[in-house]
Amino acid sequence: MTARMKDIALELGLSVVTVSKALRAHPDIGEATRRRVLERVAELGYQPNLMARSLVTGQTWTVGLIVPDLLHPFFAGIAKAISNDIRAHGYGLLISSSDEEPDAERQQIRNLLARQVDVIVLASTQTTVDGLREIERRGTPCILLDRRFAGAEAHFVGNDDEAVGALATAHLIAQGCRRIAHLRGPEVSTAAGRLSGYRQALAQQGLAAPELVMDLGPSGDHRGAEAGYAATRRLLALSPRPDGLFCYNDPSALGAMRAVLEAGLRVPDDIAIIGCGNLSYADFLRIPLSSIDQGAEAIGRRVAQLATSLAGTRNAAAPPHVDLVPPRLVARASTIRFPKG
Amino acid sequence: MTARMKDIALELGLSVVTVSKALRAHPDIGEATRRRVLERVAELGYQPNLMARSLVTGQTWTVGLIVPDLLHPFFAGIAKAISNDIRAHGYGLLISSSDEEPDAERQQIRNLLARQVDVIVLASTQTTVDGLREIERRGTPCILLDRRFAGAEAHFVGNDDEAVGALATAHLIAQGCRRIAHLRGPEVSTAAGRLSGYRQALAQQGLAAPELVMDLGPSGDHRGAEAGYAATRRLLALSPRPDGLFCYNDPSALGAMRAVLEAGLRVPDDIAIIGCGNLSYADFLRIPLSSIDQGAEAIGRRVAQLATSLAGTRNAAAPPHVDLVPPRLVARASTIRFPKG
DNA sequence: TTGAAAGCGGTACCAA
DNA sequence: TTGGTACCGCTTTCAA
Repeated sequence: MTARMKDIALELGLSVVTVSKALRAHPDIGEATRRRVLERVAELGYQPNLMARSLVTGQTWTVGLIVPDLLHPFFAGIAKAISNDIRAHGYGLLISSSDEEPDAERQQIRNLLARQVDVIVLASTQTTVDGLREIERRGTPCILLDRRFAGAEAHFVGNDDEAVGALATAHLIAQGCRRIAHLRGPEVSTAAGRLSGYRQALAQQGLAAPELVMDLGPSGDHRGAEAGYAATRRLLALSPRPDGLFCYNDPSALGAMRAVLEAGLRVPDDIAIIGCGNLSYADFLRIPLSSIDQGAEAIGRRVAQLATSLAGTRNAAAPPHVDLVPPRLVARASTIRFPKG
Repeated sequence: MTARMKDIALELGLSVVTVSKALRAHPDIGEATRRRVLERVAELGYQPNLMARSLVTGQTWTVGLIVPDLLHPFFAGIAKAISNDIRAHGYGLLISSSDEEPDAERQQIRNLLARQVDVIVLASTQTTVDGLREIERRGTPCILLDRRFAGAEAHFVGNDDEAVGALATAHLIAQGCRRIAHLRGPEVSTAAGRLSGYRQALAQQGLAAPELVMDLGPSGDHRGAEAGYAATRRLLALSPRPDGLFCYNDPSALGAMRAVLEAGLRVPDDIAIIGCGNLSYADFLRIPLSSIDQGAEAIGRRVAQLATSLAGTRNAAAPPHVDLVPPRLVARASTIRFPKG
């Protein structure tokens, strides 16, 4: 059926070993022999069976990636960047979407391990670090992505979420907001970090107002807009009402904006709104949405770099590499109260 | 290091073969023996090395997917659906993004073949069918996704693009448009199909106007908004100007909308605009954008089903399975000229 | 019902 | 520089 090394070796009157070495540019093969081999290989379009190679070398040249939602632009962007960058080093990417379900995630981890991936990159939906036991026991290097675990000594690449919260909040303060509310996200490290950054920025200016933190509930990004809408209606019922709003993510910010406009208030004059994620079409919205760009591509690139450097390693107790990609403010009409000029 | 079958067999005083059979619920293993094996396996958290298994069985339980852009919501949605559905059958998904570059795509095809994937799912960027030769020669089943090749006898899952074009155009006609323009996409089958559907719908009503077809250029989705903006400015210079506009995709429709509004015209009253793709936040735009929903999830599910059914097959000359997912009109403010009631 | 032997398609080691 | 042999971890075949 498909040609194997044995066939090529037979044709050329060589041994399998020689062909194998020639293919991998092994130094101790004669120039003439190598030429002959390479030529025949090219003619046949022969490619070595990577499964067989992996079985003996123990390396599969495959990175496993698990994200909560592949359709989410943040994770899709990361996946794309990882895929592109690791391919240049010969690695492939095995992807799965956990749908925010811890059990599904654990099962997928097991599957990736059974497939002998060289590294696992995980944006975890778990609440505890237990799900990582299996990976650790196996000695497979693991990179935590976007979401961290308190006290877990693992490699991490993601945003500095405190910086995200502080950046957004400081921007609102600079725009003259004094009662700044926050729609906080679900129980993952990103939400906690952003909340903490928000609090710090407020505290620094003596503007803290604990009653202005509203919980979006467990909806995450799925029904983010609805959750943002509902939470914002609750906020608008307060008196005095907030004049600035930092939302956990962009979908919730869109919901918030709808609630504010429906209430007959103006954005940003009455309430300035900023989200997080910098969704692609933010410029084309009714009111262009200010947002914090998380730098998905940069995160992906750094994951790729770390992954390829870790790939050979096994159980090597390298000190955890923590890579915090700085967030970037993208100010648009939804927060700009004092147009320049 | 990691436990192997041999270790378990030794511990239990059995042979490797017995353990292997017990694990796969082979009928000729005694109940007691199977219990013992399964118990020990559970204790150890043992998982068979899938590489080794694949090497002998010839099946890798892996589907390879190549898309032009993983960040594009259409492809991300498809990838997510495929991943979820095939996982239920024990398959994994190896993904790569070709970045619309035919050479990169060909290289990725070779890589997937070297990795012995059971099926290849390909949204091709190639203009000719030559790039598929390699796959065919190998006997690996291949499913074309979204983009077809004229005269290629391959499995295909995607939209009925003529229906897409006809649906959008008929909608504009129903809204009272009489001079309907089209921003046509790059040289792939989807653009050709949509153009053809557009023409048919117009011809049926005697509304054909060849001068109203503008080319977006090779930009595809990347710089779609800019291309849509530029093409629409050219359209607006015509006289009489168009009163309806069907755009190849949503980004170009957003660019078009900007151009129309900047020219001081109203949407939809002066010009109704419809796109294709039904991007997530279409409801939150300045003017909510009408669009054709392509049913990415449905496409993904059907690909998954076909892929798993094809996975065992090799070179089986099954008649090509062509699965056209019907598009769905999502009418919003950008085209609705006669509000009901 | 169980297991010894052979082999999947390669690579590593060492002798020729 | 070349190649024989063993082996990676598992499944298949067939005899016990």
